[in-house]
Amino acid sequence: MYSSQNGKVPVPTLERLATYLRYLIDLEQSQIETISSAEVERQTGINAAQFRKDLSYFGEFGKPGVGYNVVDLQNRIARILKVDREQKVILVGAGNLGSALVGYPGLKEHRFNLVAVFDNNVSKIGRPVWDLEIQDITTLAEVNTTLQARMAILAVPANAAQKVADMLVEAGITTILNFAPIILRVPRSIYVRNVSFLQELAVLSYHLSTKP
Amino acid sequence: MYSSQNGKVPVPTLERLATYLRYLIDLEQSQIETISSAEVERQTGINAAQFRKDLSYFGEFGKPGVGYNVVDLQNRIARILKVDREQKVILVGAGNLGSALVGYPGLKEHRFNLVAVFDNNVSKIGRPVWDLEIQDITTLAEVNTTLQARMAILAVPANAAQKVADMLVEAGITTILNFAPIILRVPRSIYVRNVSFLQELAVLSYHLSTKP
DNA sequence: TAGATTGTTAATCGATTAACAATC
DNA sequence: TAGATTGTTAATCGATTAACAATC
Repeated sequence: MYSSQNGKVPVPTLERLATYLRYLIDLEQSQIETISSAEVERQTGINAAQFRKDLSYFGEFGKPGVGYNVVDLQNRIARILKVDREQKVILVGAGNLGSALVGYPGLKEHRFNLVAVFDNNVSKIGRPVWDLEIQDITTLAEVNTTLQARMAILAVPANAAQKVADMLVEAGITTILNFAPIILRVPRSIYVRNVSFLQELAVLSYHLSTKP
Repeated sequence: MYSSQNGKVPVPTLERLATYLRYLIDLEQSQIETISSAEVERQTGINAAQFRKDLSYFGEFGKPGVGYNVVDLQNRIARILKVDREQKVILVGAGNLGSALVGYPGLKEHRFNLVAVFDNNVSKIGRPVWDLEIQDITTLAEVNTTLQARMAILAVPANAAQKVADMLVEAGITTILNFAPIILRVPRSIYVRNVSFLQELAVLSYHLSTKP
């Protein structure tokens, strides 16, 4: 019902859905009940036709002549993105970046539940990170037999990332957010998204004007 | 010489250039002198024609029948992305994420020089973050008169982000890497890239199979 | 020279946007 | 009803990939 007919939803559409969701939460808090696609364009900069097209992959959401009910649309987008229910997430790599991510304020509000943190550094194992205790990476598969998490955040150095990715797949993880600057080799059934801080900075750097 | 004729380089091309650069650095360390586009495809998964097309925006880089010289290509891509020279970067927001970014290991190797950290929290001002001291955000414009940084990383909460963005523009910053989950309103001449951890997780979450 | 591989053109694919009939 | 705005089709735009002449 909430999934597209043919399964071919463009990734940019999914990214924008997350943006709409955040925006709708703001609107709800502002006590606004209804919005039009034109208003969305005005406030987010995303083309109104784009907005309507994005939603059309998943059904009908608005009333012609009226617009969209804020709360209803919010709930339905949350359902599409599966953020209407708790999702268990595990983190591998308790370095600076990993530790910062555990404490990311929006996580809980978006129903992402960080249930375990792993590292291979013996001196770190057993130490606390926020409300969790760092566990030995070698126990990953075993621990996840109980936890049954499907999402993982990979925040280890590049030279360890592939090995850890293999372990994640072995442990039943099906989606990976990869912060290591390498291209992971995983089975086709595993969904990976890459986040590269340095790549972002490089694109930024390119856009610096050469003339001082 | 190293810029494209018409200035219309696709952003995906720039992102891939950063990937090629990283890969070339690895190749150099492996003492490999020459590569072909076919080999790039085999190792990175990026289509060989794509690789050649990406480079074609900036000139000719290879020898037909031979391939590309690893060190030469590396140097030229670095020049294109302007990561062949030191780039000063300032950070606003010394929270968990911001502090983690300051310590990001690849920064220095990629010639990104973090020269100042700002925050508005009085209890944080004056405290050290790695080798820097957190400065008062209200002194941003003044401090940057001397520093002359053009790149900024914005890692403050959503509700403060727009105000800080205005201050960054005022202080002469021209490119911004925005970690706050809002769409910044800035003059057209300012280049902004958004990184959204929660958006990434939401796209991941969508791809979880519904069937258990 | 023969084989390999580039740079580039043309074909394909996919995403964005404009336009408008349907409808609240 | 008249005005507003949706959902969707068709047009446009842009990026990816295949094909191949040029050339080392």
